[in-house]
Amino acid sequence: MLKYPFKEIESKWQKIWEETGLYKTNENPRKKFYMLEMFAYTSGDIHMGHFRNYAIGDVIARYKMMQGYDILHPIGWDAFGLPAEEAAITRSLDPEKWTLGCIEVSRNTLKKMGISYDWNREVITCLPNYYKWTQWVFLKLFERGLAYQGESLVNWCPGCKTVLANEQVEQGTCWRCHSQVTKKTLKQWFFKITEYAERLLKSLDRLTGWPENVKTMQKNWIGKSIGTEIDFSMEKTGKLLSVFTTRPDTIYGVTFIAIAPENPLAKKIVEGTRYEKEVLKYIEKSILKTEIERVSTVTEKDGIFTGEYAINPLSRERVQLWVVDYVLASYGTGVVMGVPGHDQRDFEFARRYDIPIKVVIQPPGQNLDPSEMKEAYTEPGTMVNSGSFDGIPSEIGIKRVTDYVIEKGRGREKVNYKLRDWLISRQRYWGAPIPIIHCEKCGIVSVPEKDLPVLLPKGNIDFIPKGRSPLADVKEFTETKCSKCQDMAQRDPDTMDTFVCSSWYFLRYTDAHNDCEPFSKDKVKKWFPIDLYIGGVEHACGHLLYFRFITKVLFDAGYLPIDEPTFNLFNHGMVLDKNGEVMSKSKGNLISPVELMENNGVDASRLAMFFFAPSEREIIWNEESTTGTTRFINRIYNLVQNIKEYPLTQETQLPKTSELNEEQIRLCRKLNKYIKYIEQDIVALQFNTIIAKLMDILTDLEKIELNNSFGRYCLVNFIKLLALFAPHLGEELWQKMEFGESIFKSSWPVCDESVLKEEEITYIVEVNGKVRGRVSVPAETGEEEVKKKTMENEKVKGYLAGKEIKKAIFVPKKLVNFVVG
RNA sequence: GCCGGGGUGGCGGAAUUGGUAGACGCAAGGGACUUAAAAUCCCUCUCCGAUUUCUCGGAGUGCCGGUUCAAAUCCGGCCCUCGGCACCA
Repeated sequence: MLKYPFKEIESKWQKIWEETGLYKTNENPRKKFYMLEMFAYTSGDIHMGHFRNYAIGDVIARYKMMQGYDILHPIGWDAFGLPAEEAAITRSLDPEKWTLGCIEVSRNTLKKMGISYDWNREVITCLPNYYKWTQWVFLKLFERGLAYQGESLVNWCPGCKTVLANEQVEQGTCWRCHSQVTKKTLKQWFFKITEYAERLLKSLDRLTGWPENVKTMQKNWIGKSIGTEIDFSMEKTGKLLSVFTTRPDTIYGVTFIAIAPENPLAKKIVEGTRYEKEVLKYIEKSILKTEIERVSTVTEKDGIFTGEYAINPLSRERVQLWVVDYVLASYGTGVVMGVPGHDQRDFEFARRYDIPIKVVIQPPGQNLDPSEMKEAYTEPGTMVNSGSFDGIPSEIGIKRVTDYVIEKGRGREKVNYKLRDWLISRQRYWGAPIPIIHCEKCGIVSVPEKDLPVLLPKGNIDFIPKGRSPLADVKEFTETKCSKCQDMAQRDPDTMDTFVCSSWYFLRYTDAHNDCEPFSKDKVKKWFPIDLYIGGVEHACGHLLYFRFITKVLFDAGYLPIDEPTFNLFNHGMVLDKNGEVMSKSKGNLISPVELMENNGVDASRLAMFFFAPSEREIIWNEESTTGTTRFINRIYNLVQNIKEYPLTQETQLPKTSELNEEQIRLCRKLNKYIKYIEQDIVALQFNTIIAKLMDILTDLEKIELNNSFGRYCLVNFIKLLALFAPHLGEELWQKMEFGESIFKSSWPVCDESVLKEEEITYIVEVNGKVRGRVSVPAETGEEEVKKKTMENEKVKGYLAGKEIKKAIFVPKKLVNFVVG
């Protein structure tokens, strides 16, 4: 038995593919398919997750190729950003040097994988010819009023010494270094993604090829809630104080008003009063708390009385005004009406501080007594103690109360979103500079497009994070002329969040070398949208939201033909180590794809990955995974060694059934059935069952004579099916059979339905639902005849003997079930 | 707490969507070949109980119950597990 010499064969084909330009994109596609996998972030080498991701994408690209599509299948590098910069700092290296080094290493690994990329379109986000256009994207948002600099309370990571977007805070910690995130009031650049909240939410329905869980996650993240804003008035000043509520029906139950500590109003209210000192102390204390501390005290509702009162616009009641920890400043108005009878948080708070509890919604058939309540009643009921609204079902009351406050000019309908504007500025060096100039006379001035890129200064720069933008200290960078008045002015010292870079890269692939614009409308039109996008689920509420947002903005600006980047998304599962843990450098449990490929070959490694589990499932990798697939490949290789020359004209034609013997017909039928099922499995990205079927076919091929027209027919189809998953081997065998062109230029096998028709059908015979035998009959046999025949079966007879057949279920072409008593 | 995925042999996983549970592979055991080893090939491989052989009977897809001629698959309740969000008023 020969051993498949994967090293020579794989490198041979990779060379030939490159030389012949097999994967070069057709500039004028007739039938296009844009296959995209999420590009890799540059850190060391690619890992097993990338290996899986890119191998899956490669199968689909090759499949579409063989179906006659023109493919755009590019790859590039997400190269700016904190992780790369941190890695460079640790190694005392220049971030650019480090990043480009990583790319070099990773690119080599990808090339070893032999993926069907068009390498001519590679993009690297940290190079000026790319980030020039990231800055252009910024300008487009700026022009449209969607980029603004605003002072607000933002997330601050003390570890990274920079601000973070909301999407980069995971359970109160930094997504990258997991330091506890604190709040700071800073002037920062934001993208107004909230302006697109409704559209981002609404068009989720159009993303029919997206996994439900991702859509749900985005929906929850956007967090739309429809409610009412009601204006209370402050007792002393008479000034209005707006609260947002989804339960206006409980307005008569308000017994206090709560203001978030961060809300500037909180300080104003107590100004000059005897409460001022204590309240300021409380505010300070609350703001200093990290998110984690605040959440951990979730049961202990905390607050302080301001000494001020508010007047309920409906009941005219006078209620206390408190500054309260559990109210979020950034949601709604940052002021909340406290209804302890019907909101659990307010209930706990009221109990703690002896604030009255009022029942204004009665559950059906009950009579709640506030003094005996153990928890708030939050379900619908009937309105009571609510003036003229008494007796109205609370669900109807919501609308009635809202109408009433609108009529009186004391409120309005209001939609709130949890989604916040995207904070895109970073106080770090390794990013695309924000193309903005601050001029004393003209204020904030954008850099004209013709002056792009604003180059990131290189050389001897102290970029160690200190909490303020390193670029602010680089005079050659900051000192510039105002593009409006030509006076001396300062460049904005912040750089952009790396997620800005990755929110438009898929467009650049369509026209990667364009020096005059980010992409030509014409070329985008040819390829957009992405036909299938594959990546990890961890980006559900980050990148996958951002790239939809930027796409919508560029669509509105007239640059794109469609306002969604892709209608088909696939999330592959993670690859974990043998203990079920995420692989990482710090844990030292990384498995190197390079090593894997060097030891087993690319094809056996790919097959092992595919065979392990369906693509969406997470897998716990073990080293023995390649054993079975290596054996499989060796068997195939040996099988084909005995192939002799054979007239090539008839190789793929289905032989006439009349010329085949029974065994051959059976195999032919199986092959065609599998062709059909494999097609379905490819579309579902369920490759494990395909590999199993290929193994099954191989066992049959090993038993038959291959040097005749039937053998050749089976073999050719088998190799075509195989080639998607083991492309090097597929190509090698194809050549061995002396076909001239690449196998990937040949056509994908199609199931011949006429072969599938069986002449004989084996019926399962059950008695009382238990399998008792099987009986073969000619396919056309009718129900009665089948029943009769199965009844006569020796084994079945035994079970039927002496019993009355009450019922006989007949399922055509499948089974007969006798129900006996 | 809310939302979503999942629980099938020693292991990874199949099951044509309600119709033969355990395909395919790994590991393990036995045999063949070999001076030997590796490689390869053949057989066994859910559990329990019969049986001299080809075998036969019963149970079985997290647990309990239901629908059905028939349930891994559908319905109700529970347990476990993995993700996501989490004071959003």
